[in-house]
Amino acid sequence: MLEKELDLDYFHREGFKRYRCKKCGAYFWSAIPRDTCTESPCGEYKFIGKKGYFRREFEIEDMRKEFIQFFEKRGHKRIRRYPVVARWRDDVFLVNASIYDFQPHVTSGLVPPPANPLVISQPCIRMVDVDSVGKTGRHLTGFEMMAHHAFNYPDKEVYWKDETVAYAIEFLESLGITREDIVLKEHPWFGGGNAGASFEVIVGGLELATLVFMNLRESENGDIEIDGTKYEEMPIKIVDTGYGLERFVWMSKGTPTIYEAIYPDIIEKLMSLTGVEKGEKEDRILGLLAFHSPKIESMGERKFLEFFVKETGINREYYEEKIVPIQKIYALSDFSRSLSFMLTDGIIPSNIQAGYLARLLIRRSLKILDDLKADISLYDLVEMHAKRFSDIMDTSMLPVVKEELEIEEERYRRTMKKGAEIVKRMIKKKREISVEDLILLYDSHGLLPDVVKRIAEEMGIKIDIPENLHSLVAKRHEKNVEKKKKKERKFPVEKTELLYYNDSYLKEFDAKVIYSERKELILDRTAFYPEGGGQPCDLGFLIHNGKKIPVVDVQKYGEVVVHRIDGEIPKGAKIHGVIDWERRERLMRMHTAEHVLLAAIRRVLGKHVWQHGTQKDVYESRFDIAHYKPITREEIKKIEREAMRIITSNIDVEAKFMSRRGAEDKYGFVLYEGGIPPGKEIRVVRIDGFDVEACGGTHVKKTGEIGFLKILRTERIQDGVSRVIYTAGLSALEKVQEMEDNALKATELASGSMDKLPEKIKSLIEENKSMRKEMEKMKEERVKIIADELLRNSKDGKLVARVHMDRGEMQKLMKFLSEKLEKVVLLNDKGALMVHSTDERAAEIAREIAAKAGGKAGGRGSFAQGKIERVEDGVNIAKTLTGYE
RNA sequence: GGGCCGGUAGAUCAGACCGGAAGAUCGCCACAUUCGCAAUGUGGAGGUCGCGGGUUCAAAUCCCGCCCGGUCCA
Repeated sequence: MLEKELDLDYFHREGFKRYRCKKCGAYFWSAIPRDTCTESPCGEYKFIGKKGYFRREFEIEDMRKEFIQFFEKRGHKRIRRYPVVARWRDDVFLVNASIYDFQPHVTSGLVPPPANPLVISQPCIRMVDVDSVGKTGRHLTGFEMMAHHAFNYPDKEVYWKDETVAYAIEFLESLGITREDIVLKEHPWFGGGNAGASFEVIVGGLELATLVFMNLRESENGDIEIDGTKYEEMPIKIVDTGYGLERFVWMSKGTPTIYEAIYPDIIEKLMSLTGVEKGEKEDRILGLLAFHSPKIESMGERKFLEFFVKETGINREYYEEKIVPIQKIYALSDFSRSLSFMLTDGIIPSNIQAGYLARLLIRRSLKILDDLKADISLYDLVEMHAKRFSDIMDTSMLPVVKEELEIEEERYRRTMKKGAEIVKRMIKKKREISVEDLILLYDSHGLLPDVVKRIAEEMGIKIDIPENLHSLVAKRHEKNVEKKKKKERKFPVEKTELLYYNDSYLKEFDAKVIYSERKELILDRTAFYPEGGGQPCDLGFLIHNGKKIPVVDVQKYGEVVVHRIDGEIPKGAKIHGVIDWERRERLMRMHTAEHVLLAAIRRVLGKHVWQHGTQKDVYESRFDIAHYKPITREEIKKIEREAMRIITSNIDVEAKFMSRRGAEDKYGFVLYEGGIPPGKEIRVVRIDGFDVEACGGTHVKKTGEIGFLKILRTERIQDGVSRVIYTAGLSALEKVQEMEDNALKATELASGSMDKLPEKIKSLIEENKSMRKEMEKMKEERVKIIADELLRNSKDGKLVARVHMDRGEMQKLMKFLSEKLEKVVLLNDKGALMVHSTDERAAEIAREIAAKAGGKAGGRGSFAQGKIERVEDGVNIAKTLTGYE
């Protein structure tokens, strides 16, 4: 497939020929004859220690500018970078590549791109490489993908393969790279439901860029098969390129690893703080490590290290002592940069979704800081990155980031401390730590195996950490991966005209029934709002032939609205619809109130707050937000005041349909706070100056109509997610009245005044407590008196007695008696049985009594209890058994 | 969204597997010792065993549901 696809006129014109790598077998194009594709491991990194490839050294900022300007000059429009958290997508958390910015709607053809062709430098986060960072010399969790994209439509072709390759070569040459050094390796590309042919652009052994020609999409009936999946051709052909910004910088400097090329300042700072030093010898080893590192994948880390030490003849201890700390510094400088992107883009560290990935990086970073004993906070590092890249990062977020990191560090310390105690207890108890224990400690308590090992060694216990521990952990998570799929239903009608969008105050309407089956009705037009966007559906009734038929549920499937009715109306009938206006009005106020609430919350808590989910209801609604700490009472009051300010300002609430492109360009991704609607056109609801959201709900015309907004309570539903329960309009008034009623009732009951109610209740509770204690004492007194009396009846240390008290008191009584007597049997009127016997045969005696008097009993040692049916018999049996009387 | 671990005195935890009278240590209070403090000794207070249901003669313990905290993974 590739041979035909990638045999370009450009190559023939420019003197490139196709060769096959004798090592890996891949086909590639080169201007000079070659045996191998040159890509590591088929070739080596020839640029390390050399600066000859580029005409000069580039810093990240220079390189980015160079790339963007190159393509701007060639007719590409420059696009601002997207956030690293993919707010516009619900299938992924983080942006992995520049093309993510345009999936799914631009790549599917639904929405036009922001420009065509375009150029961008998109920061990306790739967590898959997290374990390799620092060790291989070239892996990163955070990087910028410089890219130019062209979207070719059937009626409008921009450019395709020849031009893309020509641009690549021209750009490389503009940097001083000679044509003879460039290799274009053929490569089938697939991912994210798309596929196509691609070239990897290799210079000096390193892949600098990938040029993807995306023209296929996954399809069950597709006629092209790649790697077992069937694909079909798309109407759109997309040029998807990715130039690794950091790799270009690396090559321009020829440093042993990528890290010191891209953040020399941070690395220098960390080295001076920790006293870690690096000379020529270390540079040589790091270079060798980068060269051999592709083998890690096939060998596993432990084996690779053995191989590496043997191959290079270096001392293992020297490696641990000198090289490993350098690797840690590298990793830390990368993690902190990824964090600066993630946190300033508004990801809140938590245990869910993207927040968890941020926490993972934070914890790894903190651990390295501990290992290195570096006297610098993680925040300081993050701030250094953010300030250096202030042109593409939102430094106004830094105060929030600082607080988040402080909270996270505190949390990390707590986990470690608690974990250490668990490990110590475990060792004390079992004198060993098994592999299962290691998995448990990591999976349930967040303790990395080497942390456990360190603690255990301090206590003189040796532990073997199996290399496949991570896969064992993964195994525990394997089972039960079931995906819920939303039911899609199809109806034999096209669409329903949605009257509530034209006029959200429409209470009654006329319509025709165009579908009617099993109490499900579709009308040609409707004012009934179907359930959606966290807003419950409207209720009401349809009048047909003078009869009122209740509407009990309204759902939307695709473009049609289905009414479930309690009655029968035939297809073709003309009806008059009437909405339960009281309900709808409350819901409308509640919905607009929600937008006001979000605006107020963002003003009070900060712009990092992101909506996490909502559910409106008639009387009480809930609103979940991502926030890094619990909301305080003071903040609630502030939010309420702010919300009331927006309400009383009586601002227009505007709702209109816009093109997705236009709306995104104008308002940004805050639009998607409430979820990501499908389609080319989206409905934008705007409270001027306060809130803009893509929203399909019904809203009031002016904020003043909400009247009143009250937060009822807040909950922490998850780490990093708070739930605000609120109410609005008449429902709010009713709630407040209800609260007042309760307060009044309580005041009346406590017979005091309302403002002194808390004190009154406090004193009542204290009184109650002391009375309970008093009663306990009295009970004890009574038991003592009875005990004395009973003791007088005992014979030879034996006693059988029927008492009139409950189990609790009987136990107390028994406690007294058992100190003085050998054998005691107590029975109460309900048949509760208690036996004491100093010869440890209490259970036997109790069971025998129970067996003969109809009941069950048991116990251990000198005490047993049970229940019998015939109390009188029980007393007699006990007397015989114990020899009392 | 899912898996796992946990919730017992003010704090840290034992008891749970295997149901049978709610414990330890620290802290707190009082007294003794001391010029006073610290330290020590003696005594004491402090618990609806997260909540609700079930099984059982009997539940902190077993079962089910919920709430809260922690942690790992997508």
